This record gives sequence, structure tokens and C-alpha cells, in this order.
Amino acid sequence: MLDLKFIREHPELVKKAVENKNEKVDIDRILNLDQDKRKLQFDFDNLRAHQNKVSKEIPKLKKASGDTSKIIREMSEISSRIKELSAALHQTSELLESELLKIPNLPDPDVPLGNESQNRLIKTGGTKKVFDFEPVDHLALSETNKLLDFQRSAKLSGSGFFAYTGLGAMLERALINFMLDFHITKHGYQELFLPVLVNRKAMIGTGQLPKLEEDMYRIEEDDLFLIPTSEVSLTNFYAGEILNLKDLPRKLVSYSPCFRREAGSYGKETKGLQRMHQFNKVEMVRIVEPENSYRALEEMLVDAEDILEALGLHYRILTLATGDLSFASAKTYDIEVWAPGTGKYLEVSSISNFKDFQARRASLRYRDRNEKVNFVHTLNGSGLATPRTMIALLETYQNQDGSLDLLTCLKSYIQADL
RNA sequence: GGAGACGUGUCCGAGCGGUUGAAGGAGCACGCUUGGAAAGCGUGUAUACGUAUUUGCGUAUCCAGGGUUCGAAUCCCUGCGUCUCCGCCA
Repeated sequence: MLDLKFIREHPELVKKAVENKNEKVDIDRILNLDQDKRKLQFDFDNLRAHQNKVSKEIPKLKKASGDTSKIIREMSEISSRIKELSAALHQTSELLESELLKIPNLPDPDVPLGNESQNRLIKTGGTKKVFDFEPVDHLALSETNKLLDFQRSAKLSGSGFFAYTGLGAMLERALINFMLDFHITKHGYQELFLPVLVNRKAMIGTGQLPKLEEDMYRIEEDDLFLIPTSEVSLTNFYAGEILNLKDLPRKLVSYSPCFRREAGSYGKETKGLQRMHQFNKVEMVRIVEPENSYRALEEMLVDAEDILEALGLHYRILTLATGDLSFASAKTYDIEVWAPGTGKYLEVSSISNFKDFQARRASLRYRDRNEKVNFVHTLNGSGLATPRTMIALLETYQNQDGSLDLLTCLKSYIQADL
């Protein structure tokens, strides 16, 4: 959520930003609602002040055994006018609030303008493995090594879900544990294990709602949502709180399954593990003082890169253009890993600075060094999502005969004899 | 799922229709005291919005929403949460 004062003072800037993000919000309407609201608030406050004042006089008058019936009759009328005003004020506030929730975050000035095609490549990392044979894709390797069973997972849940079997299941679990332990021990994150079903308020807090309701799995009966990423549970963990300076920065990491309906993306990069309705992800979240958020963004990028380096995978990093930026983000880096068999770079991590956008929605504040209450900045980044990391791992560490070389860092998590 | 109790500031806790943004205590901050500390004493210690912007003033907030009333932390209703007992269950 943007600061209403900021919108009031820079309406053109906000309109431009909304346009650059390919969103549609009527800013003028919001400004009108804001004005209406303030007028109502002003009238309400004044009338209330009068009511409060007279209400204090009444008991005194009664004590002095004066006649209060006239004044009470008068106040009765004032009371009903206050109720009318209050109702109108509530209605206007709610409308204003719901409109404000539709405004996306402002992209940073250094974010490239334009759509996906304008994403800017800023770095490549890791060495691209050279093969002396034609590498096959992860589906063929899964077939040979009996790692995945899509036929049977479809019996359970339909398409878009995976079933890892045997070594596949163990590898997936090893990968998750490896990444978690890495961030905890090498990067100083604190691990949390949180609910995957969250309420509407949490989904609004991080900005998934109201925009993306169609993309979320929802439990109608309880109005709960399956999280599309543990960013939601991690960031909202401190919602509504005022943190002390000594509690910052918070560096949180969590494993969770993630659930996405992926409505409207049929046939788009759906081969094998590329796009799943349910997948596993290790997520990093940082809650920081505003002046530190850009340093934190760069650090988180490195935190994610470290995993890919440790796994010996080749990758590239992009700065997303305004049109490809998510609703809540001010600046995002995407990390794409090279999958030699598939022959593509696949997104495995998205690292974003939300600045105070989520903090305002979720009311996440802290007391600064002058004891002033202020919004924190929030960031998150995948560290990493497993399915595409698995694709890259399998395809990178394959041998000509279809067998796999398992990395020792992962093997140590697998107890079974291989 | 059934029955009951409860939900007040950073925390504990009083208040159960009017002068209560809220007693009292703890904590914290500053000052005095001390060689230094503890104890003691004094002062201060919520958030949001509006308005004035030097101290200020007004409004709202005692889980949330609604109702009764001239007036609600206090009474009523609904929801949410916590705890206890019972039932069911991985």
C-alpha cells in the first residue's frame, strides 16, 4: 500500500507508475474519496467534540438538581446525526481502503521500463558444463532412474502435480534440507515452520490479494488460502507488531510447499517439472530498517547465488523490467538456472525489495533510534524453489549411460545405500 | 463438535454506565543520591488521523464488528482468539 499523503502530493507520479506496471487504477477517484472522507471526518470530529463536552456537563447538572430533559432531547438529535455521519464515514473509508489496496508498488527509478523483453541481464555465474555427448532432459533421466511418476500422481490430483519415488523423493528431501541448513549456518537465518493455510488478511498483507485471487487455492468454508509461497506466512508472522530496533534485522527462512492454480498458463513451459500446482520452496525473508533494504537485497541475491554455486550450476541474473515486476515489488532480481538437457534457462529464484509496501498493508512497524514508530522494509527471495533446481541438477550431472553423479553435499542427507 | 471461563497499555492488573486514555504495580528512559552500584526519591513513558506546527488542541482506539443510551472499557448481539472440561481423531 502506498502512503495516501504521497499519492495526494504526487498523483502524476503514481499514475505513471501504475501505467508502467500495466495495472489499471483510477487515481483521481481515490483522491476524491480521500477528500470526501476527510470532510466527513472533520464534521464527525466536531460534532463528537460537542457531544463529549455536553456529556460531561450532564452529570454535573444532575447533581445540582437542574432540569436535564431539554438538553437530553437536544443531544438525542445530535446523537442520531453523529450516527449518520459515522455510517457515511465508515462506508467511505472502506471504499477508499479497498481502492488503495489495488494500487501496485512504485517501481524503483533504476528498474528498466517496459515489459518482459526489457528485463536486463546483469550477470552470469557458475560454469556452464560442457558435454561430450548430447545431454537428455530430466524426464528421460527420471524414467531411467525411476525418480518421478506423473501417471500415478495424476490419479491423485490431476495434472500439474508430481510424485517423487525412491531416489527422487530422497533427493528432493536432501535438496530441501541442504538449502535450509546452508542458509541457517552460513547466512545466519532463523528457521520457522509455519502454516500453509492462511487467512485473507495475511494474503492482503503481502499483496497477493485482492489482485490474484484467481490464482490461489482457497478453502471456501473457512475462507483460508493455500499459500503460493511462504513469503506470505513469514512476512505476516510479525503483522500488526511494533518491533524494537534491537530485533532488526530479522532474517527468516522456511521450507514450505507452495500452491498455485496457474490459471491461464496452460501449455506454457509445462513440460515435466517446469510448472507445478504444488512445489517445494525454501524461502528467505528479511525485515529491515528502511535505510538498509537495498543492501539487504544485494545480500539476499548472493545468499541465493551461494546455493547455486554450491550445487555447481550455471545461472544468470536479470533485473526485471517494470511490466514484469510483481504487484508489490519495487525491484526484483530473477535468477535463472541453466538446464542443459531442456536447453533453457529456468527461473529458480525471485528476489524482491518491497520497501514499505507490504509493511503498510500488514502494519509491520518498528521503533527507530529516535523512538519514533516507522514502517519497516520487507524483502524476500527464493533460496531456492526445488523443481527447476532439480531439473538443472539432474540434467547437469547426467552421464552418457543415463546414470547420475550425486553431489556429496546432497548424498550426505540420504541414508539409504545407493 | 458440546459445555464453561476469559480477552484492558511493553507486561501484570484495577475498573463493570458519566469527571477513565484509562487506578496501582513492574519494566524502560532521564535526573537526584553514591567512590561505583543496589536500594530510595523525582519526572517521563501508546498508536492513528485532523488541526496548529513553539508548548498545544480535537477525534478515534480497553480483541473486532454491530446494537442500547444524552453518554459505554463498563449493558446486549455476532464474529475471532485464548484457557479448562467432555467427545472425536493423526
